Amino acid sequence: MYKAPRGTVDILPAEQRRFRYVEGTAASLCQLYGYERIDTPVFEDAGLFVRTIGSGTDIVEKETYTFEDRSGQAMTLRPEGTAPICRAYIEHGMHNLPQPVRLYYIASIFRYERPQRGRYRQHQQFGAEAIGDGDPALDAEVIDLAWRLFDSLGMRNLSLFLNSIGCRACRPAYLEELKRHYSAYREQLCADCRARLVKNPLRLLDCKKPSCQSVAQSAPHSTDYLCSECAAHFGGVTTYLSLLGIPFQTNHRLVRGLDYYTKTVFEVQPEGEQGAQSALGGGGRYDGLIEELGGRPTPAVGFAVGIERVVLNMKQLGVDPQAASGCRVFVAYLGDEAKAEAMRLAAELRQGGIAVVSSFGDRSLKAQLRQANAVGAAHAAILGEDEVRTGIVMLRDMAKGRQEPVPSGDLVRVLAATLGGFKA
RNA sequence: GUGGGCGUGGCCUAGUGGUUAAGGCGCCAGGUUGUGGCCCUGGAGAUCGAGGGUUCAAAUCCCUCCGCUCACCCCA
Repeated sequence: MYKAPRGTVDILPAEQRRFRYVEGTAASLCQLYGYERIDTPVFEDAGLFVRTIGSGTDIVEKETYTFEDRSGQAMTLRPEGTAPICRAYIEHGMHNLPQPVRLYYIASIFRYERPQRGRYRQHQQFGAEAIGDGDPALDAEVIDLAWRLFDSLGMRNLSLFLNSIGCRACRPAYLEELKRHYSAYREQLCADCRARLVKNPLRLLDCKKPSCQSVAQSAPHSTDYLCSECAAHFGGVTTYLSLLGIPFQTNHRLVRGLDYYTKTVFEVQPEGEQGAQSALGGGGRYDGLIEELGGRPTPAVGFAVGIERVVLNMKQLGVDPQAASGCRVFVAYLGDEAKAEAMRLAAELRQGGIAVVSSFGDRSLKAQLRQANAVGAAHAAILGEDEVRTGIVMLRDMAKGRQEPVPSGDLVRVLAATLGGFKA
């Protein structure tokens, strides 16, 4: 038997409600903030991600789905959403649009990882990007948008962590300082961290091994090494966030797994959750990315949230979107003649904008009504030989358990009145 | 990639060496000749994850593989 590939899931109808709710909330919030939707291809030239995410990162090193297409081109299923959008920004000359360009996406993301709770090989991300302005107020706007999303979804158990990791100008000096600090404790570092010491020093900070933790405790803070521009920027971000009433905590150990981040980085986590796949969303500024891809120097900032993780968290909190009300009409019939009329009637009702589930086969009326009940139909329209002959329909109110004859020509009007807002 | 836990009808679970693998939910049907939800009755549905081994006898013990899951790593 075939099964969904490892690390992937089918999102069944019963679960769709939650996903639609999250996505719908995100979309309407974006509308409120002036962000417009963009969709990019599921796969891109493999080089795009190596170039932007960084060749030394885990994502690129061992987590991409890369394949050769029939012409021998190396393609990669997108492992994140930002680089493709930057590619599109450049490709379509979006620097000619009013800046900053505000975009959002809801897309499948692919990473070849060992699956576990809240971590999949294919997952859905919602993300927003504001490209073309370096003002710290824009960082605050983006963070505000992310925070408001969680708030709108009823998630009140979250913490927002903030840090600045500097820019091209000031980060090298900080990295040197960091290396110097860690080198002194080389003996007690784990094997991974010894490798990071040369390959990716910034990541030393978020190692969770106890022996490395103690070194990290006393490690220098990136915010103490910011150049004047970065320091002013970070100050601006914190000021504006406070202004917006967003409760953030500065976390000097917060770094991110993608190389393109500069200055601001942030992450949203449920309170109390430590380690694990706790991050519900995160992002930051990436002022060098567009230029790296061949565009003109363009500052930008954005974030992404994992929809599965949000859904998981909502379930844990007992936050449940309103179930869709039973709004359908179930059309039942008895006999072949009535069946033909039932099909005609169902089509007519749908054309009138009324959702219909129709019976099939030659089941007893009892079985048909049982099904009407099971599908949550508000009404059952019953057609027998008598009804067909006299041109009426027995309209049964399933909740009240009462029914009355209605001329079949009036059915759409009667139902539309009864169902009110449920017209499609 | 590393380590732990677990694989019994669609779902949940009982059964830990011995006759036709048990129950609940769900599904289907019957209990009125044209009427649902509750109740009663019946039915369908399982090569007990796969392969191999031990044994007179394996869902049950052993090995291998596969899958799921949790944690590490990393990230959303």
